Amino acid sequence: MLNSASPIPLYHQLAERLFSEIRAGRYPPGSRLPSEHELAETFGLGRPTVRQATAALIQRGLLERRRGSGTYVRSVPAQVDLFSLAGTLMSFEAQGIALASELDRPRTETIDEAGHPLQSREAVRLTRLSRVDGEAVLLEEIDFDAERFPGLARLVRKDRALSDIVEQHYRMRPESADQSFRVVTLPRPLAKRMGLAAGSAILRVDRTLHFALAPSAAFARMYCRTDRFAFSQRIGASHA
Amino acid sequence: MLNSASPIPLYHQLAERLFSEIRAGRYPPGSRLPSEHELAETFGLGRPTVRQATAALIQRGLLERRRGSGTYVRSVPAQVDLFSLAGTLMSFEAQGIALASELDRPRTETIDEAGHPLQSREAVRLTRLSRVDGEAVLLEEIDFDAERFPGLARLVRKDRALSDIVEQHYRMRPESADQSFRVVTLPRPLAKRMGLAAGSAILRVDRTLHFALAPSAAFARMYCRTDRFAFSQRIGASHA
DNA sequence: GCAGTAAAGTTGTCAATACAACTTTTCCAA
DNA sequence: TTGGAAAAGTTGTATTGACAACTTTACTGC
Repeated sequence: MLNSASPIPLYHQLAERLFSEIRAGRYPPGSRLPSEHELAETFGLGRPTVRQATAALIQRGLLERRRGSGTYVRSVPAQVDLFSLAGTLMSFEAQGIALASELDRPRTETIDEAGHPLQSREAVRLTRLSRVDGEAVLLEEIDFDAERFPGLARLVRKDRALSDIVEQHYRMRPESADQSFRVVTLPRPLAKRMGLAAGSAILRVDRTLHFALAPSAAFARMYCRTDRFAFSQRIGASHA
Repeated sequence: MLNSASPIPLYHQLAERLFSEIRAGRYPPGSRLPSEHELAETFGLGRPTVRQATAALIQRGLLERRRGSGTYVRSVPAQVDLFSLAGTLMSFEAQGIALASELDRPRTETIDEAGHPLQSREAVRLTRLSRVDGEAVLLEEIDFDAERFPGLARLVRKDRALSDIVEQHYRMRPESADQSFRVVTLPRPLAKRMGLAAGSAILRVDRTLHFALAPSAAFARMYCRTDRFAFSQRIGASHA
């Protein structure tokens, strides 16, 4: 069940296993996990290793420890950490939510929009609509500086994280981002696309991404339905 | 130097000590800390305890570990005030414009709200309404665990930052927070208070504050008008 | 039946140790 | 002088053991 010869640490293997068991409903929300001692016994591990595993899931907001009582599956609805620069697919994956995305064919065009960081530059525009259980929850329009990301249009795949492509193909990682939050009424064509009534209020997040040698090289506009999921963010006391 | 008889855990004492030494400049940004073995020796602790201490500071973004090399001080970013939305989100238009705030008299009550981290506990509730140019743009309800912050109700002043009170009187600092964003229709009494039509769509940010030895000890619910002021923030890449 | 107490169970903290994996330094040989 | 290998140093992972602090359960005496 756990492979101690694997290069993947045991605590990580255990965390993944517990995660999938929680997702599978073996430990429903609010229920208590087996005690640390018991888990250690079951998997042939030491208690510190078990604690390291559960600590990772606590960090992800899935578990909660109560001293003297036990370790419990949190019953609060999933918080998708969408606003922390971790990547859209990743943040849903971390909560065990199956995301079905459709990606429009990338278009290359010259940006002509006031306030856009790529104003009057060539950009590759990706539009991605993501659904959970068939219901549209997120529409993203992402513009990449065409000069900084040559050939991007041919690289994108429906189920490949954009952050992966940027990381592996261009060797670039966003270092920071500016983002702003606004409640807007959804433009008619987008409302139709998302299957919402025209004029629905929705959360729009505009994010400008900064890379090491290329500040403001990408811009993302995200329309988020917040009635279905709580989109969240983890912030530290000290921040960039 | 470290007191093992104290109810405060040794790892926390060490973390605080390292934190103040870093802040005092003993370990400047980019410099290497003494090795874990060395720290353990110096303070008469085991290495796991030392690691627990540095782990807390890594969590806070102050340190960084490099395998095989050492533990290093990160160039420390600016501190943000997690107690107010203005401390973490800044308005483009309102930058440089004074926010006029009015603070209600604190009330102590038992929380009975699903999903609230202080559920069924006693809490001190502060309500703060902020205006720009006489127009209400932000309504904040901040709940503190009454047990963790005894006497808080008598300490709050309009012109004194909550972070100062908590820091100086309770010796606590929020280490991190997570917050979720939702578009909601404003409850009638609050709509009236903010001078908006009942049923207006507004951005609601729910933030849970985490302290070193008291996770989720405070909760803030913030209602933001984003029609006239776009709330924006700068975020850094996560240092996981 | 009930309250109070004891016992058992569970997480929190900490020590000491060991080996693995990686980085940096040192040193030797070409 | 330089390249490469060895050695030393450092963090990563993991075990075992122990006690403290807290919660829940069980039991006992009334």
